[in-house]
Amino acid sequence: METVGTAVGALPRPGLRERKKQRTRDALVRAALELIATRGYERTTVDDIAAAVDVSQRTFFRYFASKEEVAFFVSRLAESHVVEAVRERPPGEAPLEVLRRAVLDSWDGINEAVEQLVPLELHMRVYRVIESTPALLAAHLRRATELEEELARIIAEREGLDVDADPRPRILVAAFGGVIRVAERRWSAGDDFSASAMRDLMTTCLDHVGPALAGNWRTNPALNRHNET
Amino acid sequence: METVGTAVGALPRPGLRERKKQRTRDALVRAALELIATRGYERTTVDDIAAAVDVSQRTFFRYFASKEEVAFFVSRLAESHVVEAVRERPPGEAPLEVLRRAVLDSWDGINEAVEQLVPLELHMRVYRVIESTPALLAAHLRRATELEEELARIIAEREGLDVDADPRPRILVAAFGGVIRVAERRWSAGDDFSASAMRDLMTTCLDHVGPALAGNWRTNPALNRHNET
DNA sequence: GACACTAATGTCAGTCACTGACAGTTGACA
DNA sequence: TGTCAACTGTCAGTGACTGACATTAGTGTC
Repeated sequence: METVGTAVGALPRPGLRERKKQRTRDALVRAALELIATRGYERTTVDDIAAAVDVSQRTFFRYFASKEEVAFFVSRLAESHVVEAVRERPPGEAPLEVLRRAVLDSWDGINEAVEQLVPLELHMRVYRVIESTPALLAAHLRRATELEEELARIIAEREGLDVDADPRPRILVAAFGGVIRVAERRWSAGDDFSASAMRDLMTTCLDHVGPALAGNWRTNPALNRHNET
Repeated sequence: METVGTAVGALPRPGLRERKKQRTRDALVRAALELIATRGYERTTVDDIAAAVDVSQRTFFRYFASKEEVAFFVSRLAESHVVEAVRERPPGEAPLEVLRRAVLDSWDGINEAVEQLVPLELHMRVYRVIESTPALLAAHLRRATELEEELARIIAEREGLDVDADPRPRILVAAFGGVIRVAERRWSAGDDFSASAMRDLMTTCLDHVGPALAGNWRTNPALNRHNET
C-alpha cells in the first residue's frame, strides 16, 4: 500500500519545504520571545523580529496573524495539554475535582513540553511581560475565557447537561479560571519561578475558594481542612 | 450671597470653555456609540467619529486615549457606582454578601445614571458589539480585572487583611467576577434587555456558585433554596 | 473694550500593525 | 528537465496613534 518515493503517510518525513517552514516558524518564535522578554512588547516591532530571522515583515504575518499571536505561542501549547487532561479524566469524578486534577496532574508534562520548544526561563520572562503589558494582558484574558468556554462544554458533556441551559458548567469554570489567574499572578510576582512553586500556589489557592466564598472570614480565619472527596 | 456674572463657587457654572469641552466630549461619546452599535467596531474609524462631530481626528485623541476608551465610557460610569456601593456597605457584613448586595442594590441607580448619558437601549447594543468583537472583549476583560483588583483591596481593608499576603480577597473577587461575567453573557445573548432581567440573572448565577463548586452535581441537581440573609 | 495669557484645536508629518496585489523564487513531482 | 504550486519579497495603502508647531478662542486684567 505504501509507495516509497512519495509521501503517502503523514509521518515518515515532512519534506524539505515543510521542514523549512517549521524552522522558520521556530526561529520566529524564539527571536520574538527573546526580543519581547528583553526589550518589552511595545519596544519590539514586527520588523525587528523579521529582521532577526532575516525574512520580510510580510512573511512574519504569513506565519502569525498578529504580533500578539507569537507572544502566546507557548501558552497555546500549555492550554492544549490542559484540555487534553480534562478530557481524559475518569467519568463520575466531581466537576471541580476534574479541573483541579487535570491541571495539577498534567503540570509536569506541560512544563516538559514547553522546555522542548524554548527554555522555561525564557517563557517565564515573557509571562511577566504579558502580565505587565496592558495589550497583552487583555489578549491573555480573552484567550483564557475562550479556554474556559471549551472546558465548560466538556464538563457539561460529562455531566450530560446543556451548556446554554444550565449555568453551572460556565459558573464553575469561571470561578475556577479566576482562581487560577490569581495563582498565576502570585507566581509571576514572586521570585520562585519553578514549576513546583506554581503547582503549590495553585493548590493553595484552590483550597481557599470554598472558605473565601463562605460566610464570615473572622469566624474561620485560617484554612483547617484541605481534602474532601 | 451669589454673584451673577462671575463663577465664584466651583459648582454654579463651569465657564464657557469647560461647557464647550463637556459638549464636545458628550457628542463624541454619543456619535461613537451610535456608529459602533450600527456598523460595528472595526468598521467604525476614528475619522468617522471625529467627522460626525466635526472635529479633527487629533482632537478625538485629546479626549480619549484610544478608540477603545470611548466604547467603554458607559461601563466606566457603571463601575464607579459599584465601587462606591461596595465602599458603603456596613462593616461586619460577610465579604461575598458585600459584593452581592453592592451590585444588586445599586443596580437600579446605575441604570438611571447611564440613561442620563445615553439611551439604555444604545448601551445594550454597544455591549453586544463588545461581547462579539475580540479586541473589545479583550479590553473588557482587562478592565474587569482592574476593577476586581480595586474591589479586592477594599474587601481586604474591611477585613483588616493584607491583599498581597492573604489570597482570599483576590480569590473571592475573581470567583465573583467570573460569575458576574457569566451573567452578563447570558444577558446579552438573550432577548430581554431590561435592567431587571439582568438583576435576576445575576441573582440566579450567584445562587449557583456554591452548588457548582460543591462535590457531585448529580446528588444535588437542582437549586432549592434561594434567599438567605 | 483692547491686551496679554493660556487652553483647545487644526494641520502635518511620521511610526507601526496589518493587508491586498503582483512578481520572483524554489521545492515537489511527473 | 520542465511544469505546477507553494513560499517569499516588494510595494502601496489603510487605520490607529503621537509629536511638533501654528492658529484660534475663552479668561482675567487694566
